[in-house]
Amino acid sequence: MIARVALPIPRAAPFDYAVPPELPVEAGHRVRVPFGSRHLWGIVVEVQGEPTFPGPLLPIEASAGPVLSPEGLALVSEVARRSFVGVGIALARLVPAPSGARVREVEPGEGPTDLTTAQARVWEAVRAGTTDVRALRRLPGGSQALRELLALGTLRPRYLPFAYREARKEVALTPHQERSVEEITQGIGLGRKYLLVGPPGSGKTEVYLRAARAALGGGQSALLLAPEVSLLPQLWARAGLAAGRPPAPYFGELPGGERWRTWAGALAGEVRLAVGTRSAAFLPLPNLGLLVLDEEGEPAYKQEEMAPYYHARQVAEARAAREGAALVLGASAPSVETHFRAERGELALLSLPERVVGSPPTVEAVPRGEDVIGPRLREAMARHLGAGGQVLLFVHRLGFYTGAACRCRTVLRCPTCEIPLVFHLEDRTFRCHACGRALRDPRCPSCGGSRFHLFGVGTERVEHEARRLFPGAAVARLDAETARDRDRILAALARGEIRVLVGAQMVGKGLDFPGITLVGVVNADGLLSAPDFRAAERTYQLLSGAAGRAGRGDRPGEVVVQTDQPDFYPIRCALRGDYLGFYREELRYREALRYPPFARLVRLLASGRDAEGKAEKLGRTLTAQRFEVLGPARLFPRRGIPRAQLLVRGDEGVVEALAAALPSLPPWLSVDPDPVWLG
DNA sequence: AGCACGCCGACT
DNA sequence: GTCGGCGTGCTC
Repeated sequence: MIARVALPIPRAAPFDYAVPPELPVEAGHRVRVPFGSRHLWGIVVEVQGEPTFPGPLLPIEASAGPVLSPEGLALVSEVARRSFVGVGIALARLVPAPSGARVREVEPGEGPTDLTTAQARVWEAVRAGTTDVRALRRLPGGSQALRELLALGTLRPRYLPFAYREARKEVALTPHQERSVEEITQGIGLGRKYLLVGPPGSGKTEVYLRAARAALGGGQSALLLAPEVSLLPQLWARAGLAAGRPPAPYFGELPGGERWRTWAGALAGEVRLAVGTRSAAFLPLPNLGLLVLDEEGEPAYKQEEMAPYYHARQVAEARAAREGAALVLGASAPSVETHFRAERGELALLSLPERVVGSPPTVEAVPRGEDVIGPRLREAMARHLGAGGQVLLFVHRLGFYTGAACRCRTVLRCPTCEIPLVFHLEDRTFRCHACGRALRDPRCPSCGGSRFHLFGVGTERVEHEARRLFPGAAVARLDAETARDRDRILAALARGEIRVLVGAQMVGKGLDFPGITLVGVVNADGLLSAPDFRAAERTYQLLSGAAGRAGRGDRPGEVVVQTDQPDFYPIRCALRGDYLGFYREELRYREALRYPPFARLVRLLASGRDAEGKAEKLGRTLTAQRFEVLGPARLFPRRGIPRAQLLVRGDEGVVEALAAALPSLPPWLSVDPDPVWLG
């Protein structure tokens, strides 16, 4: 017998090895093989009688047993093929490896029984709030006691990098929720697809949970996906309450050992309910009954940084079709592509029109003017703070001033990344948000000048303004810079100690704080300026998401949007909560300019020395083969490496046609069949 | 991806 | 004269 083994090297085709008679090897097993002068771990994709390799075969050295089901193997192969990357590399990047599960944090588990003195000391420390394993080890006898308590189950390793507990009583469903649950439940086992649309606070999560419970009750498993790690704790806690036991978490940032644990648990049929981010779309859950993607339009579902490029939505669809699971795509503002497909009947459209949490906020557009926080927003803040409410200010950029220009009109840029530098008041530096470089006293590269005109509004500046205008109010900022303190900030917000929260992207969705009565969007126009055909869609999604944060308690909410384009359709429709109005206008624009869903765009990314020249040449070759080629466009260098991009436009078959035209990619080229960011 | 082999610049 | 640059080529 011979085994075809996919190895983590760029070549697409697997390598043939002899299977030693005493080694039980099957497709989906991880094996170690000799390769040139070294040894590699790879995954067996096929076991057969005859080799395709003519030369003598070397034997497989060792096996780590199964790591993937045959369906999983087929799924990953398909993803690899579509994104022009070798199966071996795709497998290596998508399938976790067992590694020493280094526990970093612990949480209380089952109640303690008879504890030794040292064990009791550790237990008390955990109960007092010490979760960091390093601190616990420093206690007298701590290291050993900790190990024992983990073995006893008195302490558990903490899966999620945050603690979140939420008690929620069983709620009655609205008729719309009831109907949605019923429909979805009927689709379990039939591979049916649904688009569940409902404004923020309309109870979509409750629908997912009931459907998941139905799947579990029928002996099947369920997978719930959220676009970001920050949204998982709530989902995890609520799903745990609904299912009666904690779901297994799975996301890229989870330590390798924990990731493997969930994966192996799923493979062994023990894990039947999981929550995670996009990489969890590949979790080999047994007898999958339900797949849910909450906020399906979020770009974070797209893996775009590194091959294999995949969209969790598409992976989920492929699995639903293959494994017969029901697929639920949930959204308050669906992506134009998905809604288009639902209109054409490819997905069943379910809607939850009414809000079950709080009541719809009043929404107002006000001119942006000169001030960061204009008079109307300021007045509204005073009113809400005076009435005991909390305020969320939404800003989409980090830093204090987001740009700096010399007298000679040169914009200050990062010398390696070329993106404009952002001024931070905290340490008075100009920082590059791509590479983190911080300059204290920059000089203009073209004239040597050292005085700059600073412009643009970032989170720090809004925080500063809010403090200046409302000296009595406690103001906090939650953005990528303060994300480490996220738990602390949100806890203080929940206790009402923070009255004004200035937040970037990350606060725009999912937060459920009844005390927030006013949401201010500081600069809605800035969202629209992205050089991307999806800028309007993103603007609509962010605005409607931000608006959804207001008035989730009993007090009525208010939303104030600072904009100079209140009549431009993404803003006008978002203010009214009119998704269909937005969708129709956006669809007209997409059709007129032949953008998705009316065409497919494939991104060809050249990087390295003379990226632009190579892209140019490739473009000419493809044009000669009758491909419609846009570009090349020069992109910002990544880690100092120059990059250029070509777009190829075509219909559904264009990916296959490109695959035929580019049977093997040169190392400087990568292909994304369905890019989400085109900037 | 590594690691080898293979031809042209600045140094002990 | 060598040490070493990284350009092609191969690994079952």
